[in-house]
Amino acid sequence: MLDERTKKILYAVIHSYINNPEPVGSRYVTKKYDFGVSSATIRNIMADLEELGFLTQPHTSAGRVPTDRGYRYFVDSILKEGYGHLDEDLATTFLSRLQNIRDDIDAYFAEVSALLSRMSNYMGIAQAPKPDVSTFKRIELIRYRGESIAAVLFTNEGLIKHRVIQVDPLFTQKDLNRLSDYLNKEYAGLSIDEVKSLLFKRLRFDKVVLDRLLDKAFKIYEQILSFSEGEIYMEGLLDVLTLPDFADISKIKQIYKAIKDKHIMLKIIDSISKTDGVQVIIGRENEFEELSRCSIVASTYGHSGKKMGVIALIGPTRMDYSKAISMVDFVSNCLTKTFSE
Amino acid sequence: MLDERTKKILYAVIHSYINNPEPVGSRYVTKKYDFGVSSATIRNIMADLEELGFLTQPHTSAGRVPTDRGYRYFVDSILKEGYGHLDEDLATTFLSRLQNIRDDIDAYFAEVSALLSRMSNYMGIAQAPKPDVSTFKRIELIRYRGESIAAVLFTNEGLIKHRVIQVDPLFTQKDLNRLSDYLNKEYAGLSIDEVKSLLFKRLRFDKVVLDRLLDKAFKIYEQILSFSEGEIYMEGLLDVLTLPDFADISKIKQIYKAIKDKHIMLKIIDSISKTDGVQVIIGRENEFEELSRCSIVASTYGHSGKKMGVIALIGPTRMDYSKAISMVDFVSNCLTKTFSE
DNA sequence: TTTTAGCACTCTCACCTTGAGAGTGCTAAT
DNA sequence: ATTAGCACTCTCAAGGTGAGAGTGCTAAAA
Repeated sequence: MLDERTKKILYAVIHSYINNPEPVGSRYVTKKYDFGVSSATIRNIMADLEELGFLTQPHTSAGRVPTDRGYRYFVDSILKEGYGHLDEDLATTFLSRLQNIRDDIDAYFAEVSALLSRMSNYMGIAQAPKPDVSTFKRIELIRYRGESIAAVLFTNEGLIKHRVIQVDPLFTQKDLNRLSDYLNKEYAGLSIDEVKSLLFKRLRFDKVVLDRLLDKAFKIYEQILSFSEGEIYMEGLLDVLTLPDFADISKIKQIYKAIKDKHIMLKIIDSISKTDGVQVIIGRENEFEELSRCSIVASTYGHSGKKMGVIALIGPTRMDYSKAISMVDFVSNCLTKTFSE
Repeated sequence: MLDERTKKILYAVIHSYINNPEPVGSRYVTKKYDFGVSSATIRNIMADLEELGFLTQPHTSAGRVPTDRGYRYFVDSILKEGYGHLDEDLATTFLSRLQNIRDDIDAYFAEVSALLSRMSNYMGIAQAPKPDVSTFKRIELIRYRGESIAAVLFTNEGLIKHRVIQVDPLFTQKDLNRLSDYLNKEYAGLSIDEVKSLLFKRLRFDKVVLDRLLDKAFKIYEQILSFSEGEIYMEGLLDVLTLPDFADISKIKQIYKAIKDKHIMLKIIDSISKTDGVQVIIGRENEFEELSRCSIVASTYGHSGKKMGVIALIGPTRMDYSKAISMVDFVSNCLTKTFSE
């Protein structure tokens, strides 16, 4: 749709703007990128690109700046024509930093997000495996004071989740042991989703096992097994916030608010987890006005079609997409491998 | 040391500046606060206050602004002459919002920090009870994959802590059960500090109980029982950051960095927990340059001389100290009561 | 001795003007 | 299709100006 030279010029403008967030002028392009034509020609082509919506001018007689649409065209070409592997050094650092904490999921994903951030200078986000697609290992139920018990859930992936649940004060520790033993013996090895759906079907017929506890068992099991999303770890907000792209306070405030808003983050992550592979959401392509000046490069990870979680980078629309995409792709593959054992 | 009228004028300037962060002029004081003297007199007294280091001028011929020392004088008088109770409405809101989550420590302290912040519009900080002064209830040890086990620690206060520990792969679940049974039976009800010191003394003599496990038991127990500080919950950073006091980005960045720095926060909290009662740290009185424009109103909570944790408000030095002090005092008393059962 | 009126002085801030610099669009020539 | 040339536009930093706010000092009044 765009002829080769026009494309090249678009990419040159984007390249320049990514490295240095100042409007790019025709003379600059002529000098820095060797197209073998004069600035006047470049000028005409840039005018064409503006007409097509790929570039825009902040004001008459400033240089040009890529639009969301411009970035989109660029990113699509990266995604279609393939992108390079992540820098060897970065890849090695990444792997070595994670070697020793494989078994502590909290530490592991905190580190993944920190590494994503540090390696890219954007904000790194890593979602721990979603509990409901994880594999049930066992639960422990422990009587606490008065009406509450503590439930601790373990999964094969290494997730450990505890929560406090209100129960009938007449439940004894023995009762609780029966509840947990039943689950631990009969359901270990299934995904938590499967446990849930099977459990509530079977309980009716297994009445004998739990007899008088049955009614209350329903409630307790339900609470223990209901988890919404995997824990989300973020790192590097400050790096993004202090970029020149967000130089004024109102913008900083806006973005900070959106990022801290669990609701918004969950919605974004949820929409990402609907699709496989690396995804790029540029500027206003996402539904939240507050993040209209940000781009998100994200991917799910997980084995054999079972999406376990999401990792992402958030930066300004003026992002080094090529590097970000390679990085997200690499990290997502690592996680997938790691959690397929 | 200051005569009554001079004091009143100092307080008037502080009062005005707290409500509106603009240098306070003599004419303004004359008009808004009725001292029955002319602006010239006020002017002279303000000049005296400046000489004494309680006020300062941003530049010749601007009004005056309180110095850290001015605030200190003001705060000391509040602390000495007593301060009012927290606003009835706020107190009721506070108590009612916490009623239903008493049993879930995480949720509880997250809510405490959120309430502190929302009620004051400053940053609220709440530290959950320190594990080492909490009362040991029980542990569970669970074999995980390969060389790691999960340890879950429960305290009477409602703390639940889990961690993953590397152990000799030859340890069976039965071995682990013996380790946990021993602890659960012999040490329940003691503080974790006591458990630690007793345990390592006694283990030598109780050899029989753990026999061949002894060596490794040492290591495992040590890891399970070693916790540094209580979890710290913070809320409302944005409220503080968007105050006019920190209007430029470099200040925002500085403060953000300091607040997010676990190291700094721990050091501050640690120094607070050395003293009883409400403490106020004003501006440069704290050791961190980054927080030199902030004040901290803090208190420990806990029963009978055993300090369990710290709560605090962080705001600009231009803080409503009176309100902040009442609030921190109130909340600290609530927590103390709650955790004395 | 304390307080006050009056006034000269200082400093900031918002507003304006101005000129340099960067970049464009258009036109006519190549 | 490309280019040189030029008029035009817009921003931005620098310098100048005057209103406004507030002070310090002095001399007189209480």
